[in-house]
Amino acid sequence: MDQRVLQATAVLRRHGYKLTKPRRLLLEWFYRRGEHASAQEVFDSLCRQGQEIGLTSVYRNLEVLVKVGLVRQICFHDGCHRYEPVAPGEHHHHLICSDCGQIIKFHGCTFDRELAERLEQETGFMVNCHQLQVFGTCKFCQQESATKRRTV
Amino acid sequence: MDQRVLQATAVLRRHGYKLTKPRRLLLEWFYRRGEHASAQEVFDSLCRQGQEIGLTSVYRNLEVLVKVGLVRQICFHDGCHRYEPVAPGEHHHHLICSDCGQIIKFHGCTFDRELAERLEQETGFMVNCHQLQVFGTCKFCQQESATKRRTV
DNA sequence: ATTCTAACTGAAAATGAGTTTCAGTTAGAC
DNA sequence: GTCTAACTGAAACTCATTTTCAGTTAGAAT
Repeated sequence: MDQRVLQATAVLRRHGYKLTKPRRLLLEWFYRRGEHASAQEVFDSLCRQGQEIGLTSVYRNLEVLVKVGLVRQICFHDGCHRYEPVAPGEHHHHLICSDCGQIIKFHGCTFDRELAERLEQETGFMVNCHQLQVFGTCKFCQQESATKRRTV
Repeated sequence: MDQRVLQATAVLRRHGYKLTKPRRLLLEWFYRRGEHASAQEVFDSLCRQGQEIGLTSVYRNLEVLVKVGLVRQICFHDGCHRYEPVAPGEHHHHLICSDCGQIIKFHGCTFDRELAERLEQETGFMVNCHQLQVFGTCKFCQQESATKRRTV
């Protein structure tokens, strides 16, 4: 079994979860290809691979994987939640085109320990993680709307 | 009419939208009390006030208000979108308790023009806005889980 | 290795946020 | 005032996600 899957399995065990077939399939899927995919997309992809898994189990176990911190749930306001594997030491966020929904990953986040600590002191919260979404218009959609303005 | 509602009306007009009763009700509602409320919550609140408005119109016009930039749509992973008025010159984000869903507003965002410009250069996007969600555990839920650990 | 059982599974039904349809209404341009 | 494109609300619909339930399985206990 893939090293990452093995490590993830240990995390699951530590949280009292068994390693079942659907869980293994999800982990393998995410570590092989996973970038902000919806539950339905993961399910479809697995089915196309000929794997046997129920959609219910996909939803159920995505929830488990999020709970133990192996997967992150993100929202791009496009009608469904999306999921991606959490890679320790790796940290990125997303740039989303408000017009066409295109998503680009980017590195270089400005959220820092200083802000986290300030928040913890001011609110008593224990800060765990954060998500940053940057919205804008992609190159193509900018041209698109410029063209439209010219012809209308 | 409230100054802010008046200004908002001008924004709607500029975008080619009429000022209808549902739109006015939504604007008034948001400027009087609006903090990250769901469509259903806004609807219920307006109904309780004895206002006549359809849930469909709430959804439809929230979309319009988001489109013209008067309202922001946010996602706290709690099953529905939430909305809050955009106050020009004001800028905040949210700290969310992953356990109980409590939401705290905070100021002092570290996303800066520099990062935005870097993204624009690297991707060709035109950056418009951003959202930051910080997740953690609130004071109460920390105690809660500490207690549970002790008694179990 | 076998037994045991809580945790888990998938199919089907249910839920609920959000959207679409459609016949009637209205803001506001003329 | 007239006109009409934009708008409205109720009802029907869509579709992501959750719940239910009867059967299955991982893995701890023996």
